Amino acid sequence: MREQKSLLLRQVAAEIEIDQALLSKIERNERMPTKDQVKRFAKFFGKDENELLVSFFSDKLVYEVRDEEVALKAMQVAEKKINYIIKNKSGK
Amino acid sequence: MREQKSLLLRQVAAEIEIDQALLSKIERNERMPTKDQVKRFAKFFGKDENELLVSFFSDKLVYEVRDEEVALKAMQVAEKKINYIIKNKSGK
DNA sequence: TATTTTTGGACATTAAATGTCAAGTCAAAT
DNA sequence: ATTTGACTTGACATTTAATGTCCAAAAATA
Repeated sequence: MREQKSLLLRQVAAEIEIDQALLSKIERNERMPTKDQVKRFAKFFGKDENELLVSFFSDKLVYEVRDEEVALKAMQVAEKKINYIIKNKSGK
Repeated sequence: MREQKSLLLRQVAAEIEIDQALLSKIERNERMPTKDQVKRFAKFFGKDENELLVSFFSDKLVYEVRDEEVALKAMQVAEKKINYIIKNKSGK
């Protein structure tokens, strides 16, 4: 998104209010941004916030089980659990 | 599983080699066990290790996005990503 | 080659999780 | 009623992992 608009790390980093080295790392997946930073990226680049948040959280989820044998199975079960929670909303 | 076998916290805790207060908390979902502890539980109670690990990791995954609006969507996307990774195995 | 941009790596800081201890509650037994 | 044993609670310590910073090195550009 940054290169699309031909912006410098320096410029974006200033807007988002993070260190430019950190931004560089985030871009190359060496660091994860915080949820808050993702929101600021969305706003700054005029992207849909929820869309970026889905990317962000799905990455986090993958990361959590990335090298587990049971990764896929766990993910499927987790999805069922989420569905269950949503269905009986008001639950913790 | 512990009550099934009428064992005391004290006894199981000793076997698994964790503090009995910690075991009490794990049983009531106040603390998450570590992956290693889950393995020891499986062994001690004669349960299938992978089965318990799936429970464990799926709980962790749910926990990660538990109160996010985009939880379900993120989970679905994460599942796709995992599938993709598995398909092109050997890749990180 | 000089200047600017980006990256790499060590370190600092912060945050979150696990683990421990001692005191507290509760039930059963005497 | 008091004691005993099992379990729970809460405050705190410890550990682990993540984010954030600084500065020097590398890469790109003028």
